[in-house]
Amino acid sequence: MARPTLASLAAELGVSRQTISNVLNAPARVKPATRERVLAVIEAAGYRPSAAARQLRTRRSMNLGMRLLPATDGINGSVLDRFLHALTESAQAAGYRLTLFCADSDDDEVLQYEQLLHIAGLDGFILTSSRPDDVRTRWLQEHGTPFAVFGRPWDAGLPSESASHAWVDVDGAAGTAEAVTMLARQGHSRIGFLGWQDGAPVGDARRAGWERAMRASGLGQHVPGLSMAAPDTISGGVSGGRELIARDATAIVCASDSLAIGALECLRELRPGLFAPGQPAGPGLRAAVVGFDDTPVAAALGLSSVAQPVEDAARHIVRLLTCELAGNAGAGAAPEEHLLLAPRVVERVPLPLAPRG
Amino acid sequence: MARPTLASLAAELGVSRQTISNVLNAPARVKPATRERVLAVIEAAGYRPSAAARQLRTRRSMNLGMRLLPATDGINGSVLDRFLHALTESAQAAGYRLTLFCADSDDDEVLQYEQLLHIAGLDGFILTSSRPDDVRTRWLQEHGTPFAVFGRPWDAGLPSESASHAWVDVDGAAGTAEAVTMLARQGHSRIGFLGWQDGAPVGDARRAGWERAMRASGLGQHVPGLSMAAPDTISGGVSGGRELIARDATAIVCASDSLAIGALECLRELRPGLFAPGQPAGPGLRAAVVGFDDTPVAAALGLSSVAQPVEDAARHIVRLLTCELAGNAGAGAAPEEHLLLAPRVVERVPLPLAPRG
DNA sequence: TTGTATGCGTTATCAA
DNA sequence: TTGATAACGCATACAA
Repeated sequence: MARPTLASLAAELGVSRQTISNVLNAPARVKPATRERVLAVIEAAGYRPSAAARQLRTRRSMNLGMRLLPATDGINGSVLDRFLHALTESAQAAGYRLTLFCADSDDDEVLQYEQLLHIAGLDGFILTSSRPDDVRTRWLQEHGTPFAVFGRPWDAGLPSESASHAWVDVDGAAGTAEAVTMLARQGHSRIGFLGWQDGAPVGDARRAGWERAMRASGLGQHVPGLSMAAPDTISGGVSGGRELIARDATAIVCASDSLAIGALECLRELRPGLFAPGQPAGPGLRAAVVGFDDTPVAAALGLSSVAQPVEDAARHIVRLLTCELAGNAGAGAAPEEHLLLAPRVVERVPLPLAPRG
Repeated sequence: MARPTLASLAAELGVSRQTISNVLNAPARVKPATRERVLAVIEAAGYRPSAAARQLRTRRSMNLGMRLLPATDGINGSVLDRFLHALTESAQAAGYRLTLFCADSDDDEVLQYEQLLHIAGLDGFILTSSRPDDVRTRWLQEHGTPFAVFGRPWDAGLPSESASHAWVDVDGAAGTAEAVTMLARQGHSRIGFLGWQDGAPVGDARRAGWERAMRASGLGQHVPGLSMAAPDTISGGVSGGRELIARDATAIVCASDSLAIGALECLRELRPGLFAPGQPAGPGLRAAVVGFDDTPVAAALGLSSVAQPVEDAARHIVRLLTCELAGNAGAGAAPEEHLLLAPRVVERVPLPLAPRG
């Protein structure tokens, strides 16, 4: 019992291969009666069209590619997990498969594009970030290869709206701004920001959101003194947090959960009164830390955090890319869409622990 | 400038397509002089053989499949990241590509196998776990589909050595045993174990390793009272740790980093003297917690942890699977290999924090 | 509405 | 050592 093919089914049914092909690819062109008959046999025989043969003819592999970056040291690996899963799921639902590959550098990534394009015939690529003056996006554009990026194209520190490619991103500034608004509503006024040292645009945006919301809440006078930067680690959070607390911050918005975990630890120790659950130190005031990325660790520790809608982002990326792929076959002029998604603050009560000595 | 094909190169060179094909697939069968000439043109033209056409002819896609499980709530997602990256890298080095897919259940996974096998012609699959009486491994075996599993086949709680398929696993018991040995060497005698509640074989093995090493270290008398189980969360670790400390445990070996983080928190609070860095409470004794999986959080907190060699595991899995694939073409009787890798304990000094109130 | 002929790019078989 | 021929399974253009 070899696998059924168009030819074997045609022989069994007494019709031509073409008719069966039409049943699958252009059902309208075949008479309902025969269509039913053909479908029944397809079902019974468990027939599946061969992707290889189809690809050879149509020059489309129904296959998308994505580079898997090496696992970072950070806590934020779970965000990639969620993104990848949603991506796979969306692609699958759209009839595409997802192929993973590794690369040592951006230049190597371009080499992989070229190989995967020629050899495996991938239809398009998904990038998980883009840098200013990115060799990869330029290569893809020059070669007319469809792709979509998770992350804005940053141009000299500012998001360049003139990007001529599809992208989806999360509005980090809106996230930190919402965190500030929330804290201000709770009565906090000395709300600090703890960010990264490098001048990466993503970090800058998160800081900008904090500053914007501080001013909008009438707390602009605190902006100059309450912004700190530290290495993106827990101990970085400890030292940065200590400094902010020394400047009388009662709440801290952080650029990452790693920093936030460290800062939370500091507040617990240096301001036990402010921290104790159920015992607000001032009128309704309770010390608070907000992280970024809503990692499982944050959830486990009861740390509030800005949650990125990565699943939505993945879905939109697949949609943009598949639309472009479908469009290319037709008009060839797909509008390069882009989308900025809003994160939301997940508010949590810190894990109750035994009272401290 | 359309992409070069065997035909176009043949025309350019004045030789037959077959000769070029031989240069690539059976270099020995072609005269060195022409081989050089052909290779030069292949290089210059940037020719790449089409995987689709090749697959159509050879019935091999050079493509492996793996189900991506939904991101778990746990902290241990980063282990999957590392595994996946190493897997992709190894497969790539062996000339294979890796295709990801999602499934709602094990039954659905089997359905995906069937589809991917027929449609995309995947050559084999990688499974990241197997359960007792697993529908997936049974289906794959019945259909003669090559596959390899990360994780022993567990049979009624015991690893069944009679498994008739390739697998690679990490010896969890050896990991917890090594942790106990290390703690005993440091002077600890009341070493507790904090594991999971469900009777999953993986957790049982970790507990068994602890018990074995306790007895081997002459600490068997402590075994009955110092084994606890809790939900696999940080707060589970807090409550489990509290209980063990109440029973005078000075060190705790945990089945996961989540539990260990909670237990560490307890020790810090309830036994500050035992814990304080540089101030051993007894003769060289200092309270200690050992986690499992060596997640980034453990590294960040300075938590000792049992590290699984997931990169090695991934490499071996790819090796086993590709050997089976290569062998199938030949003898068809690949020996079902299996491999048990040893983890190692990463010893760390807890993150120094400001002294507690 | 259905059938026929052709080609996608490669490798296997066999003959020269 | 090389070349001609025939598939692999499908979809497209066109004829019936």
